[in-house]
Amino acid sequence: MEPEHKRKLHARINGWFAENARDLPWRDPECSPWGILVSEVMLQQTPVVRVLPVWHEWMERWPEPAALAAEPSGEAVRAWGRLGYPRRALRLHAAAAAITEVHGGKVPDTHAALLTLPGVGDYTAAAVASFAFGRRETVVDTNIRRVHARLITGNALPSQSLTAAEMRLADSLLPDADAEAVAWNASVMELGAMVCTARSPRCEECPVLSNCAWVQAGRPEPHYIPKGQAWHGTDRQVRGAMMAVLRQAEGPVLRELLLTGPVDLGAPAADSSLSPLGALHALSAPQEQLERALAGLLRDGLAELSDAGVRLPA
DNA sequence: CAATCGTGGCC
DNA sequence: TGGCCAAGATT
Repeated sequence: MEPEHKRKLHARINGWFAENARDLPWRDPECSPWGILVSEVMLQQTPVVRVLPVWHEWMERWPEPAALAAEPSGEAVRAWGRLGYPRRALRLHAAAAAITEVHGGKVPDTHAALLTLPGVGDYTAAAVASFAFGRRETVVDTNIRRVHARLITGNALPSQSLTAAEMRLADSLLPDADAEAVAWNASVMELGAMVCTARSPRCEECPVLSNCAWVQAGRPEPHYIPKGQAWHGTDRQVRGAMMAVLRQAEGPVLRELLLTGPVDLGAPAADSSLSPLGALHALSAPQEQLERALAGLLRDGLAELSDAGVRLPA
């Protein structure tokens, strides 16, 4: 791409960001690298509005990695609440331990070192290196991929999996200077999240509408049909319901209580479908599926067996 | 590369 | 109402 065109895109998108960016706490210049790392992990597949309250709780309770590492991993899982994908909490706890033991309590400041932390992949390593340490990193998330697909490539959606071509494109668009690159990363991501959205993009608000290859091509349909994520009747649904029971429980939960279908235990109130246990039983999952779900939780370290039953890791 | 892994709001 | 989707990582 011509340097002049590239420069124009930078100016327009960064200018839009300066006027329209959300005021998110992890964008505060005072936010610590730890706060930024926690936000990035929480934001993996979870919307900002749901992350906000939990992130504040975590920062107050565990202002630095060592504080989290000093507690059982089950506390991280419980404090994760309903953000989803609870093994992220487990990995964040493990990352805090590694930071404490291997990195002197400080979040590492290079992409390579960050990549060695549990739960930190290429995106998160680049995002933390860029946003927390001001490095020039090629940050590529689902928002940025979608903006590039439309603005440059002219497709409605990015390819189904991250390709080498996409990385090269992102590399070629990244400004040369560190600070410019950091601003560009944040700006394109925000544009994708707020304007160039997956469904019904708000093109009338787009600062680069006149440059958009997808719009100029007449907004062609996607080249493929995204496959939905099955939920009802799946192991994931059962795991989720089971985790809700364990999070809410004070201590161990009787194994039979988790694995048994609806049954009159003489305490009908406790089995209300409004309680986590009631919700689990209301699924009426086959015995085999319940056992498979529990085995999965134990294998993943999200739960453990004690004399008294099943509980979060202590 | 494709499957797996939560949760809830929105259209 | 129900499918779609969200700042991915791991196997």
